[in-house]
Amino acid sequence: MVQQDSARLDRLFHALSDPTRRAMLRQLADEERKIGDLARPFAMSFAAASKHVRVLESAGLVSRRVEGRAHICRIEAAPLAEAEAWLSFYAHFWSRRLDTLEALLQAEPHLPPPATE
Amino acid sequence: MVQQDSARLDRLFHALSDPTRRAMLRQLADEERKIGDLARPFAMSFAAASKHVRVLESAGLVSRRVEGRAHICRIEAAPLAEAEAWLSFYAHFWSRRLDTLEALLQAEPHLPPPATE
DNA sequence: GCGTTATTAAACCGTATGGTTCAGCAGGAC
DNA sequence: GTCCTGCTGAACCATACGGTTTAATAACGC
Repeated sequence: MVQQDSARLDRLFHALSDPTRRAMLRQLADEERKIGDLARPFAMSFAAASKHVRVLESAGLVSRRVEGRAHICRIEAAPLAEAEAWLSFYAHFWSRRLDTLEALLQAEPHLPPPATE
Repeated sequence: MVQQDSARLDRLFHALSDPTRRAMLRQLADEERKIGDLARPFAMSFAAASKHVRVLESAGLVSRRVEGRAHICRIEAAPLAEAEAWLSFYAHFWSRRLDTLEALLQAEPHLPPPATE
């Protein structure tokens, strides 16, 4: 179970760790695209783009439907919720610090503002 | 600028894509740890664990302070906020779908429920 | 049929990754 | 000083990654 989750998170974060793949997701956020359309903006071969799509697919971030000879991709953002859930575990960690900072600032309003250089 | 952000996201997501490193962060969420303490739970050499810490460090997720011969690591969760900001761009994507589904269900309550096979 | 289009598959290449081992070095204990 | 501890660095290895090119497959236009 946990091991499965872990492997899914591996794939998910790995898929997101590449700028090309993030850009593809960005494209897919606008509308569904054929793989060829996804590939076009990037200075890389068709085959390379196709591989990227597969990585996104194996992470569950993209689903594909075949229409004739075209493979049409759609974003499946739900897995990102899993990533967000993971991150949220640590969220208190930075927000707590900000809270502390805020509390400090409110407690000592006489402090000079930080110099901006 | 954007390029810098992109490279930072690369490092960040890549750092998170390894289960060992995520487990290390989990440990550090409890309290600061020496690298040796971080390494102990894992069936790997000290050197390997040390490398993992460096990956976390280069992603900005961990900071280190040297005390005598011990290197003490602390979690720096702030970069995760950047990841969360990135994810949040796509957040409407899954929530919107749920909204749409809900709206559909409410608008047409006469529809038969989907068959469950 | 024939050619073009959209895509995958396979083989390859250079580099990065995650791991090892062994040597080295600095800090504390004695 | 000597010895252990905590850590890094360097060399190495197998595998994975991101890219290429070429070949193969399948669907559409004619």
